[in-house]
Amino acid sequence: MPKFVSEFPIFSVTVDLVVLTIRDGVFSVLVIRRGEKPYAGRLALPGGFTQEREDIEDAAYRELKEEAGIGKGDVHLEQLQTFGAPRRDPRSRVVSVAWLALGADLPDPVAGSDAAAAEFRPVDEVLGSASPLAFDHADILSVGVERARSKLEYTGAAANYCPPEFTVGELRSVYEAVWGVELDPANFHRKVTRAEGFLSETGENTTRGGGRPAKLFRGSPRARLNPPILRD
Amino acid sequence: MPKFVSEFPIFSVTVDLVVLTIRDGVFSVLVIRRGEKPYAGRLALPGGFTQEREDIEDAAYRELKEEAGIGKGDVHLEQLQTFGAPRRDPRSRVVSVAWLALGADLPDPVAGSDAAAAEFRPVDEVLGSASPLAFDHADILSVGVERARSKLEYTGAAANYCPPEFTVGELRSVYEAVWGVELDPANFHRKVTRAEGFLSETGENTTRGGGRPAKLFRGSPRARLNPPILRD
DNA sequence: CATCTTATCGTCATCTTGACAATTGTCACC
DNA sequence: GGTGACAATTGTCAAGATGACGATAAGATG
Repeated sequence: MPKFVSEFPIFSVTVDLVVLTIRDGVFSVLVIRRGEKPYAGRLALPGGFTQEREDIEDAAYRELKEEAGIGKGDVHLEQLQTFGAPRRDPRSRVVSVAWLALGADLPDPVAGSDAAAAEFRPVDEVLGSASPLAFDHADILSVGVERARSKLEYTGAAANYCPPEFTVGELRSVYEAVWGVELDPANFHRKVTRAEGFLSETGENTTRGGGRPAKLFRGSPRARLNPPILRD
Repeated sequence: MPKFVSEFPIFSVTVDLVVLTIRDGVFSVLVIRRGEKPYAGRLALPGGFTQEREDIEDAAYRELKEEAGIGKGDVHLEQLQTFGAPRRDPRSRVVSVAWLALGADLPDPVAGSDAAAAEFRPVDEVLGSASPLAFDHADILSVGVERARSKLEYTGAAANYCPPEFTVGELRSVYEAVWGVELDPANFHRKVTRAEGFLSETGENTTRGGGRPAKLFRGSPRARLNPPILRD
């Protein structure tokens, strides 16, 4: 039932979402189980078609809400990369704008909605080829994960994985989960507390997590970290 | 004469190019003078429509050739960002994938071709609002310039602006032109020659540029510079 | 109270950086 | 041939950042 006509080549534009968070200390990504062809039954990244008069960024937020029940204030969203190989979707010519969403404590998608089939899985498990993702979503995920990892080096992006107020130890555990390494607590503490404009003290303490009470901080996710914290 | 039909919303996909180089020590961008509406007579970034069965990266290379006479081996090309606001093109719904191209000594576009109206202009002049660029091309250029500047910090991208073999002084002048700063020659020399995997000596010397003969190096544009060279 | 756990501080050797002086090869010119 | 001019390259030194690791602090738990 064709409804649209054009004198130029026709493209569809979709958005695909790489939604990353840390669940129980494990760096995890939101995936859905596809119900329809092509790739029915396979895991895929959430996403969908951009509408006629919709900004692509709005489309990303809309899909985030529809497919994962995640609202605008719950995540940091940034554009990742656009994937436009001619055959990436067997049905028609589809160009996909991929987005990276980083969040803390994202709610489990609600059953009964579109999001029923959505769940968080460990990044390493999804990238390990046990059951490969649909379309070129494995490529998209790889790009997203690498971007997420490198953002920790030179920005305050780690705060996106934390609640609004967090301890230095919680922040360190973000680095450890995302990079898959262990960091020296004392040196990490010195580094981040001295970095200009990175953390601001709230004046409060907390004992969640046990041990000596820790100061609570607020982060500046957009801050540039200078000098950076480098991976090996 | 509509030729294409679809049951999904119709988008056109274009590529726009931010082509950067250094001309006479000035950080410069390739712009064209538009001949047609909309924005006839205004400066714009080179670009054009992606074809039906064409990879968007191939479209970027094709436009580079058609509009600027620049071949695949002449530049480093990487995807920049996609711009998809609903009204960014007054004619129809156009999503543009912007690309960043970095090159050394790019040839002056050849008169008589599509590229007749193309020329390099200083980045600062084009961004200074004397005659604003068409569409949202000023935004695209800003994003491209910022990406280009930050890539110098933590990669070997500066080598893309140099001939295949270059001196440390030539490399330094790239940083100075792109960042608009002056760097201490001695410290810069120490930094880049000691960075692992960044420069490789050719064994040759040159006296172009005057002064004491300088060693020639080859660069590794993809190398990660660790630790980075930081701007202020 | 003893012990466990995590936070936070201190120390020290090493590495990197910025500032700047000193030395080195070639070229142009007298 | 001698003399500057010029940019490349090397050295030096103090200040700052980093990694390794020991020491102390402050609650929770039994």
